[in-house]
Amino acid sequence: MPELPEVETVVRGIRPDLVGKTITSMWTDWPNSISTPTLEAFEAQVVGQQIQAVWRRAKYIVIELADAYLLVHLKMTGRLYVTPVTTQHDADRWVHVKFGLDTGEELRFSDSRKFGRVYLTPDLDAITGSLGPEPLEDDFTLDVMKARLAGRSKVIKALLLDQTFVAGIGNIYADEALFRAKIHPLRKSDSLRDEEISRLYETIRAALSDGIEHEGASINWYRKADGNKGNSQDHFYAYGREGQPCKVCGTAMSKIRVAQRGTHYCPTCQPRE
DNA sequence: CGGACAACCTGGCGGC
DNA sequence: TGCCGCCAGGTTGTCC
Repeated sequence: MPELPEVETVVRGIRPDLVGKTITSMWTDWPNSISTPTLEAFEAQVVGQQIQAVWRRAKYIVIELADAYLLVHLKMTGRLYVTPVTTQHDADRWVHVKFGLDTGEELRFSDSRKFGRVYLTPDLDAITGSLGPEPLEDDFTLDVMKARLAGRSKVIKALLLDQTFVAGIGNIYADEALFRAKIHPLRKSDSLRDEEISRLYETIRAALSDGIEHEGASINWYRKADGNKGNSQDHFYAYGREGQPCKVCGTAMSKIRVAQRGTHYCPTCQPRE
């Protein structure tokens, strides 16, 4: 579920709970959650390392250690939070990886669908090297986006979901950005007029920024197992609104399948052309 | 290069 | 209530 705004929200939540603390142990009941290196090597290398910083690259949570990077990708159902060791484990039956901290707390990775992964590497690029630019960074300019569009001819929604094109957009915010830009999700990227590209550039950033401002959709994953709700979903224009009136023109919102993903749009505001 | 699809997994929900 | 099929916010690899 987590896209850029949700991951950013998690990072902001756990950062003060982690920086300066030292990892003292590691546990898992589902070794497939460990992407790289092997479980044995992971444990041997991670124990004893102090956490220097916590940040985000695309949808990856980056926990910077003294000697390596501990990365977590939440994929569809992952959660990551810090809690006292004494917190009952059965309160969250989907915890599959735990890192003990020197404060008597644990960093817990919970993931009901088991798609999420943790990584440990001295070389960040080995994991994140192929990702496209960060859409909210200053160096992602309109010119950069135009340059990356050059020579591409792909259904625009599929392109937005392509993490090597721009990193961090997922199914929700792709729909939101396209709605705000009044662009039909099936438009081919090379059919977009200059002003449409400019609009899309702005709405990508606006949709993601608004998502962060509302602390992500559905849940603040970092808040323990019970998880309070974020309220980003209350502000969606497109996602999950099929059959409901468009917030701009009142037309019933449509839902179709694009790039094998549920896709929501307004047939009036976002004409196919 | 682009598009379709399977795979990785489990839980929730609507329908009957 | 019980069972079944379908859906799900992500990514990667394969095949055409």
